[in-house]
Amino acid sequence: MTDPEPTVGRRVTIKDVARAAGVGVVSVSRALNDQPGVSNETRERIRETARSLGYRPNRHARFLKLSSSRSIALMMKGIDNPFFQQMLETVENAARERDYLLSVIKVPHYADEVDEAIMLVDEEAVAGLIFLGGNFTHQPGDLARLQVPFVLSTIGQLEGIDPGSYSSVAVDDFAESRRATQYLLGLGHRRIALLGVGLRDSSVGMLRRRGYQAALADAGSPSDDGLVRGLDLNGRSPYSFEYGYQLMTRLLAERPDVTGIFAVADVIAIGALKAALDHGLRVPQDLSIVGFDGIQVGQYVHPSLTTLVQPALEIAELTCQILFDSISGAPARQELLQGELRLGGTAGPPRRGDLVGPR
Amino acid sequence: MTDPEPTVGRRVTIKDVARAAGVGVVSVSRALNDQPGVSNETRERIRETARSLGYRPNRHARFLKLSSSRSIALMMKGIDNPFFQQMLETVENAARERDYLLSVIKVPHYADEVDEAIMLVDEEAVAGLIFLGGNFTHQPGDLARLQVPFVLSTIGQLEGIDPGSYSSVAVDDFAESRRATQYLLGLGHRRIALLGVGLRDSSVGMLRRRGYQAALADAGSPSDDGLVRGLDLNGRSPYSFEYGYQLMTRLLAERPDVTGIFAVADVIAIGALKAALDHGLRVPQDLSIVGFDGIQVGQYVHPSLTTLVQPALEIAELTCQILFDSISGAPARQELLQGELRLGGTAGPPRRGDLVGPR
DNA sequence: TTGTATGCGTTATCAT
DNA sequence: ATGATAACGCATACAA
Repeated sequence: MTDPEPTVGRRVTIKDVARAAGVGVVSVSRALNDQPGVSNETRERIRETARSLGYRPNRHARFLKLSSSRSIALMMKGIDNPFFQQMLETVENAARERDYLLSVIKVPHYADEVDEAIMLVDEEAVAGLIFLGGNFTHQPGDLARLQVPFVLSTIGQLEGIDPGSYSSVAVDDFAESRRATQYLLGLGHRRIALLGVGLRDSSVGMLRRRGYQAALADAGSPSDDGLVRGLDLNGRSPYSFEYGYQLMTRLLAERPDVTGIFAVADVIAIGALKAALDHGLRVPQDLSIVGFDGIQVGQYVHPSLTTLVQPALEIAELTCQILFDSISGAPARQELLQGELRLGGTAGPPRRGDLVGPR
Repeated sequence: MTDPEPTVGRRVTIKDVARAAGVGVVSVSRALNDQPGVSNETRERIRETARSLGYRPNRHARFLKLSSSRSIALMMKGIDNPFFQQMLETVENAARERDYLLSVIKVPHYADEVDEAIMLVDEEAVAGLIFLGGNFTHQPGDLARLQVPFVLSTIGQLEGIDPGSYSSVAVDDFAESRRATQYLLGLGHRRIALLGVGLRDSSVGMLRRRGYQAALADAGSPSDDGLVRGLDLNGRSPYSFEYGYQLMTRLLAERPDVTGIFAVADVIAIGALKAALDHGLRVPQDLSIVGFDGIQVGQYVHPSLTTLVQPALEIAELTCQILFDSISGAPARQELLQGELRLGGTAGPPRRGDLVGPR
């Protein structure tokens, strides 16, 4: 039982372990990576030696050697959105469990995630890719350039693209948005604004807008373009408290008749809630707000945020599952998961006057 | 003007560039890394070739080669605390600007950051280390094992340790906590609780507790151990909304006479605010709350959080500056920065009855 | 079962 | 100014 050597000048490498254990480096590699080809006895001895020497394999050497075969990358768009941060950990664990190396790439909200992915693939080989967040408006040709299996996470169906050519895991953005909007309609609201999506948005934003519009149409309520609010973000992140605050402030100035808000992200909803309260409105008596995502802080504002919760961890786990299946040769698949409406305190019936009053 | 080659099977390496430009690999390396030893003419030609080939240096190969000389590591404790997340980006940029590689290590709140750092140093050589967040209760011997320059960030003076042996950047936790508490005292509060620190905490927590106690002593107000609330976190993160909520809930049950709260972190303050509001209290009329940190979401709860803002970006930048200076051989130094009390809406005078009423 | 030799892509040393 | 070559630390085809 020798003590672990205190860190002296040089770091202990696989060669040192091999020398100390009286074996070749390859046996050490095998013993430590659970590969066959080493007797149990030597395996144990090598492990003991490695432990006592305080050996830790060099991450970058492994990466360099293994990148193309045992590493994946996570393209993360919207790092500032707490909703995605909780998913990161799940992906990290999934990769670790399977002994894959993970590269996390933060994609700025103004950048093109596929371009970034292509750059990454040029830079280091990866066995697979995850696109987390962002809008996705790409042509089949772009995607084909990736050359490796990939999964879109929290991004659902791509219109007009061969379903055999991509995998995805998401909630049904159309259906869930319709549900959120229907909830407000059911409470009696008629003048419901959509916050965080413009009239010309595509991809996820478009799906949520359509869900919102479909709910209004179902209820025989006229679609009112003045209540659809998004874009004109000058370099700002589309998912931030500040953005929600500003959208709401402007909306209240221009359309004080609004009684219900459906925000396409909780951060936007929370910013909007603050703006409404600052404006002197009572929530939910004067104004109802429903969010989308289900981030933790939504339960710590007051009133608690009513929101459509996405099963973030489930999405992240299924994403990884599908990616690793794809790497093993499984065909592409698209999965839609169920969201869940979490009742908080930000939504209630509109004031009586609003129910019957004139436009 | 040839188009960039579409990503075909193999990735383009430095050798490909060298071959295409008709030079040796070393010239390519020099040209692309702004190293001397290449004529301007060939440098430009190489760059053009690299661009047209879509060459991107392999990160892991660079890491493997450069780690000991041009890479640093960030030991991040409390990844879930938004306060630290904003600082991460600053460190990333600082490293990139100086062309250093950065390894980010997430240290679980229950783990020992120095142990983790030693493991890291065993695993890959680094030229320097940053410890961000966490409490720091280590013996000189532990620190000496690191063998590389390091800077404690948001961790101030270490008691009983030679100031020549470590660098640090932080606010004066003692003084700023006293200031925050004094603010509550100045409003007329006398029964002020400290949330998030126990009586036996050390390091940063201890400094903040002492600042709180000093303010009370200055005001001739008796220190009341029943109002100092921390610890007993069963595996939970010490910096979370939930923790603040639970601390506050229990406090209200046991000490309903409290009128002021000083929480040692904004996340705790926000959890406490929610608990108070859920409990039916009005803030600030029935209860005043002051936080510490200055995270963004504090401005989006209602009322806005009154808090002692730490200059996070400044701390992060100075931390990097000192680290790189240390790597270049500069001596250790400790820096204390000024905090700033941001007035929100969560703190006001106590109810009149509380001012004069019996204990 | 075990070891030798080679390559991953880069930068640094030492020649020329 | 330029290039051949040797590391960096690991994993693996191939040989024994």
